[in-house]
Amino acid sequence: MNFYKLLKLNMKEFPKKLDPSSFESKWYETWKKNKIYLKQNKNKKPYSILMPPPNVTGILHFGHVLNHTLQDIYIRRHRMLGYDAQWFPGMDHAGIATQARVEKMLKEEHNQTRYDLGREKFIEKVLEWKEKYGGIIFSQLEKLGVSANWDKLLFTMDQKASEAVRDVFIKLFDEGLIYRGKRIINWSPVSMTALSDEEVDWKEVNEKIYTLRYKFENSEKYLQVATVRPETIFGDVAIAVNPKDGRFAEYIGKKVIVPFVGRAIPIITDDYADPDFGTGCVKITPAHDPNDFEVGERHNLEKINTINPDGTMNDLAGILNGIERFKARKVIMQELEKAELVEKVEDYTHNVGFSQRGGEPIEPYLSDQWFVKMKPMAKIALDAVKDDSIKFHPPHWMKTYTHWMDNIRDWCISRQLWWGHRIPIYYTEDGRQAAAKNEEEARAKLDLDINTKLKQDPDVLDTWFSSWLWPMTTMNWDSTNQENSDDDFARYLPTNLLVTGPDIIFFWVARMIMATKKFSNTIPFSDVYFTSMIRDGKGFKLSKSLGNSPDPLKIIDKYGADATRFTMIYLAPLGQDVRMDVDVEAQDIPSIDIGKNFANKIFNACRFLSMKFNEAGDTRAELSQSSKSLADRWIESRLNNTIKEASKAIDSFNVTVYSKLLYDFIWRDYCSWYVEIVKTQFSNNENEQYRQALTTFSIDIFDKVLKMLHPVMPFITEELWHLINDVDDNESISLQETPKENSEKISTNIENEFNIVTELIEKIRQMRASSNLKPSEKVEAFISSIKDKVVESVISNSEVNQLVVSICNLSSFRMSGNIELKHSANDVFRACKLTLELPEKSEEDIAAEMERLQKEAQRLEKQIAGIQKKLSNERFVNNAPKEVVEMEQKKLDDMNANLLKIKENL
RNA sequence: GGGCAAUUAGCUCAGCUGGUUCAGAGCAUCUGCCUUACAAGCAGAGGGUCGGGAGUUCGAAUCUCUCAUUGCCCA
Repeated sequence: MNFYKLLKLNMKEFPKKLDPSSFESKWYETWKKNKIYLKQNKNKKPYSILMPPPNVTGILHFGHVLNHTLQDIYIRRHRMLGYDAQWFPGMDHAGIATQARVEKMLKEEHNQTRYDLGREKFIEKVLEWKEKYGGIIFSQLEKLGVSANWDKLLFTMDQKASEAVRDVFIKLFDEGLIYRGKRIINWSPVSMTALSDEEVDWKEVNEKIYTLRYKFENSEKYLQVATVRPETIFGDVAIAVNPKDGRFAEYIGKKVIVPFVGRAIPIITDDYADPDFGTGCVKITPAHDPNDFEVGERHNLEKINTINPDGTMNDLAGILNGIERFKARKVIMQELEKAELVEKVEDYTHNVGFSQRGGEPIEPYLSDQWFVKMKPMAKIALDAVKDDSIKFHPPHWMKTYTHWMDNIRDWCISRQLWWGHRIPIYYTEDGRQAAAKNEEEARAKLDLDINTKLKQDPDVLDTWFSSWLWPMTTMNWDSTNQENSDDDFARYLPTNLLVTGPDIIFFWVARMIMATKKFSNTIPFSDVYFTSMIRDGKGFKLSKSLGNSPDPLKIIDKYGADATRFTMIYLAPLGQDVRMDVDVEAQDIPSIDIGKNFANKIFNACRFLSMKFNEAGDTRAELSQSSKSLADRWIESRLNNTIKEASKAIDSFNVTVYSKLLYDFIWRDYCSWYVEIVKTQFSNNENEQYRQALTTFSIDIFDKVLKMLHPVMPFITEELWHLINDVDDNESISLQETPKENSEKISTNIENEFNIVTELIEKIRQMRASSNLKPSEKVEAFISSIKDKVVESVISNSEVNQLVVSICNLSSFRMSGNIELKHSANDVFRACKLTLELPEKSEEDIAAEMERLQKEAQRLEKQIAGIQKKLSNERFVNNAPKEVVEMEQKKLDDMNANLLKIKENL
């Protein structure tokens, strides 16, 4: 038993309304000042979480709020469970996004391009930008209350991280797992860089499909060939038909003339040609379509690239030279029409890729790029999930993961950007190459003398190439010699939990597993929690462009961080999307009221306790076992049950259930029932010592539930914990131990007994309400014909009697015989007579009551018929377990008895 | 085209391995209350053939199949 010092505030000082702004930032500052989340304790068991590094350009959105709240909950919970809980934050250099941001600024402020500055100067600019504007998200995360260890913050471009990236590249290159190849990749003509498959969004687009006439050599006869991209005909090298397609058998090997272009190309057979698609003939343009590229590879065809990196047509495109790709389509169609080479034009819906970042249509583009061979990596990564060393929550994501791994394609890692980790490949003038830390090492590797000129590859690496090493680099991994790594490496890796959105399962989660397994021979984390997607009331994803994503900071200002955190968690079921009504006009999310009202409820409960404590005086006593009422023992049982269930929920990653259990306990059990009962217990017993003991006991329950709630609502729990404990500001609830359930206090008997009381009270309240009694009007209540011994003993308890009288505002409550039944009750009281001594009743009241009874009788008759049917079914009686049959029989008896009573009254 | 999920009250969702939490919670609605913390509150009420159909079973919101609708991912 914990003895509480006098609450520091007396009621005059205790604020009437909860004002989160009065303490949220104060407490965060205090936590920071005392460095309570930075301290490591090597005597404790480690628990670690890796923060998905936000982009340097990032600003807080609701996805972050949910994600970081979840991480904070697990970190805080484990800290309170006695672990050395460390949360490693980071920041991502976000190649394309950042470069685009700085280029835009250059354009606007100085009307310059990056080429005007040159590579080195440009990178300086980016770094300047980063210092000035980068990472504002971290101060925003502080508003949310995240207890990360900011001392550990690492930037993906920091030296340590950059060295790891470079060394890993070299290792993979030397192993033959990185190669350079001329491939069709996703090209952004706007950013002028390659993109990985994962950086492309496919959307359905309504376009046209054009059927063109490819005439046979020296003939007016022609083949009809359908295409959606007529502008690429200058790159045509063949027409493919399906080998099984009899219609074209006679033409195979013959040549047709590319319309307008005039070049002769062969007709070939390939399974890729779908007899049912279009005309059955497909033009093969290996430089402009990934499928055509494969056909070209199989048949050893030429690859004619007719498009420039900026999306205009090049000099191989004849008259289209210099024209932008979509304009070129119109131009060539006009020419083809003129030459009567168009058979027909039809509407056509198909999928087109768009850059995830900029939204521009991507171009399948033939170019030299660097790739990582993924098949060997995938195998390692698949095993880690299949053998259960890494668990996904919810587990069904494993299916998506394995599906991707089974169908994995090589990863295009080069980007034609300046901002990022430069590819550590050095070329000699005669075209030899080596991957090396620097020129010196490259020369050594290539066996060259120091005067040989070398050129470093101009490209940088995909941003995710640094992200996949994140579990290692944040732990100060020494990429050349793992033995030399920082202590953190051995202590905190594998981390315990990763919380992330399922949208980056391939980008990041899968690749981290690959890299960590491959280079450190361990897993990066043991559990992965995939968060929900946040949508508005109509089901749209919250996004800036839709205007349906209010600024979380405004929401936090309005409702408080605790309220925001709680609501998000309360509404976000594991593995499903969260829908929250968004008031776009007001940029508001009204449902955050759930958390706000809850915070207010907790606050007021504390206010009540403080008041009673002051009333009782400041000496203290323990509530002895013998002086505990049924309600006291009930709340203890409920508390411990809640602790037990909630712990189970959170340990199995069911945070929503955790929050709901605490919400229900506090609101319903503690506030609605127990606090009301404490009031009567308090006023019915004037013994000072008893009063002190009772308040102490009530506060103790409250203190424990505050600790349970702290991970979800860190600020208000800290504030109230300090109010009831009178501890120094340097101490924190987050460093206290979380309560463990005391199973001795859990008693189903006591809970059942107490349920009889609550049910009785509810019945009386219903009767009062339906009798239109004024709340202030005192009446007598009687109960009789109690068959159940337990019910009888509970009700005859004098404490319970007092309670019922006071809570239901009765003049007296008596057990009595020969009282007419006026109202019926369903459950434990179904066979009891319960009646209120009412003043006079109006005709209307009686009529309304009769109607009610009639309805109730009908309902019962229906249920009885159902049970009778069940019981008369021999197969049920024979097959179902005995208890079930008995239960049904008892139910039937009770219902019949009840029906009888009602009928007597009608 | 392939994969993954979802469909329960007007809205947002609980409901684990089929039978005592079985049809629930919160919001919204209606009625009555400024009752010794809380009107951001309290008490009460109405509201659903658990997406359609079939099957398994003594028994299905729960398991299987199928159809429909919606969303996500991949090609």
